[in-house]
Amino acid sequence: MTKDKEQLNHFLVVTFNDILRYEERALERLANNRLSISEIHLLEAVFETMKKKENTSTNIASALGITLGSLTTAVKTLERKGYLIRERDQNDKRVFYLIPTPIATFVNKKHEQFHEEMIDNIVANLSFEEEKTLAIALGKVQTYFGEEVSSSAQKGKI
Amino acid sequence: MTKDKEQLNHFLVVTFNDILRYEERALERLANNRLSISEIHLLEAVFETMKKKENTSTNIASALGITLGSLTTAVKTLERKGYLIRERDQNDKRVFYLIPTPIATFVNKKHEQFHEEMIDNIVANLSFEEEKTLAIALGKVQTYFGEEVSSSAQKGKI
DNA sequence: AGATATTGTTTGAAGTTCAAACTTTATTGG
DNA sequence: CCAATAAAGTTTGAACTTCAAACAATATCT
Repeated sequence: MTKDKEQLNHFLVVTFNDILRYEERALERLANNRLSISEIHLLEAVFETMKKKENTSTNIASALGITLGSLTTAVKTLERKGYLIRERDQNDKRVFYLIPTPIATFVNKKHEQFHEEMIDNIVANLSFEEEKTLAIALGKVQTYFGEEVSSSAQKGKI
Repeated sequence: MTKDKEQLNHFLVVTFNDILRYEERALERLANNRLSISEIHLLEAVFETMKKKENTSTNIASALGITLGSLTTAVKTLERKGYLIRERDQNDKRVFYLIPTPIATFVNKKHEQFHEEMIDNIVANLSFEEEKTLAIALGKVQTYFGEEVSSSAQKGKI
């Protein structure tokens, strides 16, 4: 492997985990709540899917890439902890919408802030050119892993 | 957040998990062994630390960012499955070296190949400039998360 | 030699995830 | 219309990962 490929590989193998751990520690310091990363990400997905009123169990499980069964388990504890409520669809009674409570909204905002600060810190170390190219390159990586990318970002119209 | 910051954020939040899942599925197809990602990464760390004869439990646990207790548990099952043996240091009898067996070497090679192919595929979608900048930018991200980076890569001498 | 530090193990608990069996509700083909 | 099938979600039992805390053995330092 060339040096830059090694760099990329190292990032995927090592830095990945560092980032997760970093986030975990940051979350622990975010007093007043004892949510794990998975739980935070579940809430994140709820807010994300809510924008299009697609915050049903099935949609959220698929957004998270976990099975419905796993989601049910996670939702149960978040419901018990007071971060979510479930609401039956009146048209299709098989369907449940997951609704975040005010405290979930608060925690989600904190989490968003944390992410923004992290990104800002990272970007602060990059030149403008590097920042732009990084975004484009990551968009392509993302495409490689089968995700949709907003076409403007993909073409570099940032 | 600007578009490119959003791109970076999305990568950290979503693409991360996609990559892990992708790898997991690839490992499952790698017949003849039923090792989890964690186990593969443990083996990887054993090989990595072995280069400098630092393949002791404590070193490997710290390389993986897990506690010694967690490592002990993992090692026990890898020992039972025949991927590792433990060897006492003759000078310091508290210390154990973890030694991979031939089958572990085989699996690790396969895993390395998989990573190389993945990286090649990603890089194939990038222009030379993008590839170079990506490596530099990731090096800086890595630095931000408190890792050492080879100085040549850091300065862009790639 | 006694106190302290280091290396590693054990134990008990919590969290995450899955597959498979199951329930309830919706849709569809005859 | 109704029987069969599909879809949405839940439950259960199991595996895996991880941790903190208590513990044991060995090494080092004063």
